[in-house]
Amino acid sequence: MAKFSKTTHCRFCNLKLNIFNFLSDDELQEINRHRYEVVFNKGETIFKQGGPLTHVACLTSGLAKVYIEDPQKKNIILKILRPTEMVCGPGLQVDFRHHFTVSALEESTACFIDIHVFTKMLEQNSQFSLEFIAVLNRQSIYYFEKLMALTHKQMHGRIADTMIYLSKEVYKNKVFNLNLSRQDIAELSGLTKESCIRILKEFKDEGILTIEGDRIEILREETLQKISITG
Amino acid sequence: MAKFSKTTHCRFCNLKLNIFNFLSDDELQEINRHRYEVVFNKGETIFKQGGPLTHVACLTSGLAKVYIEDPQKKNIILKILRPTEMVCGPGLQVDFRHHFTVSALEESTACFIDIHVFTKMLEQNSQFSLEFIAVLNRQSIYYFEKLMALTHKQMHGRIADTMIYLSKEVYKNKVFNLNLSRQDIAELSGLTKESCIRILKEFKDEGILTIEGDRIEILREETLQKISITG
DNA sequence: CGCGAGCTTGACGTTGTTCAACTAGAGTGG
DNA sequence: CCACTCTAGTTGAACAACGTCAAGCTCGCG
Repeated sequence: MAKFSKTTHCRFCNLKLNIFNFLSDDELQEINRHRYEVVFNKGETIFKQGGPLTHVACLTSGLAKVYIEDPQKKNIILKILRPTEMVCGPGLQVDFRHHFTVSALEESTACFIDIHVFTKMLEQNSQFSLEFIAVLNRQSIYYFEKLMALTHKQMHGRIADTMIYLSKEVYKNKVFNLNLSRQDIAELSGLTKESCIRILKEFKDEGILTIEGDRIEILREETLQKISITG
Repeated sequence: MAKFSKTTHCRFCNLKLNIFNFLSDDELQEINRHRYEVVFNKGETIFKQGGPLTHVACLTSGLAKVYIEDPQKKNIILKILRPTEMVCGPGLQVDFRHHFTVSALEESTACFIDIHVFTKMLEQNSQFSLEFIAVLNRQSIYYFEKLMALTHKQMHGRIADTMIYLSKEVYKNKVFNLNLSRQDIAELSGLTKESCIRILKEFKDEGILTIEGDRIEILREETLQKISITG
């Protein structure tokens, strides 16, 4: 991955999201003045559910999980955050609190932008604002799919979904070194750890994928796709 | 309910959403020129999942259900739409298609606003745009709750949720004449029709509510709340 | 009067969770 | 260097939750 220097100005940063390309040089200048970077260790919390929404964050390196916490410890991982993705809680303009927790899965760097400055940009730059609406809507569409998958598919389909998601969207490779625990995979799939392990073993026995420690390789992607569709 | 005349100008319409109060007289004038009303009969489709997103709709009378269609007929009802609520699909600024279906549960009137005019307002009026972002975010928060409820609560909790929702949010009364079928209640709760009926009967036998045909009365709301929380 | 749609009930089977026990590896301290 | 503990992963058996299937019911309507 490209090296990221702490002193890079937003204007020249090659890690920024597409959405920021709608901002003018002056606006980027202002964002740059009101941002700061933080390095998180594995397991550390970036945003905490229920906490105040004071900043928007952009992940510039590492990997993080975004999840909804449940009083009975039955969390749901909404998504895995990759570098150059932005997190902006749905509390924006509503109650200014976080409705999910974000925590680092490995050492990660995040760029924090003050929410007032971000909102100011939304107000003054309509193209930026429309693009932000697009980001929110894309998220909603994703949540719809998640909702359907978690409520109507059964175990095999949901694990297949998760494996496809990890391979295609997160690691962008058929072979990857997982930095999620079994519990994490279970929470991505809406299952218990035990059920998750059982299905993964079945997939392994059937030659759909290989698992050696943290290393997973997808062998028969079409089969996974089929399992995902049939539920 | 207040009578709604087809000729009422947006500027004087008392059924419009709060969000439209952020528009100037001139802007309302323009909206008014590019809107039209349609009356739908019970069961008719207002927006169709997969269809083109050409308009935003505001329900001015009646009741409608917003649901995600599933190839295997296992739909999920996201919400029940009441008068003076707006529906804007998440396809806006993304793929300009509908990602859910909206259909009338009784004779309903909807005001259709051209999407280009709506987008123009988002562009030129930043307060309107920020308020629209608030609307989208409130929806997301609601979807999060739905996701947690449907994946982690069990039958009793989910039916309790649905009853509380209908009473508090939809009919705004402890007594109401349901215009949803048992299938609809099941789809709101992520259950099958049969399971839904069984739980409702249990609630009836336990004196939590009464059901006579379409008429439901919530007798012990605190008990419902408790069941909702304990899952 | 008969038909069909929605509703209801019961019996049964499957799915997925729970619980408990066991294993392996990593870190800790004597 | 060897217990010791801790955590994550794994496995199996028992059980509860929920869906499926099939049958019968009710009520409105032609």
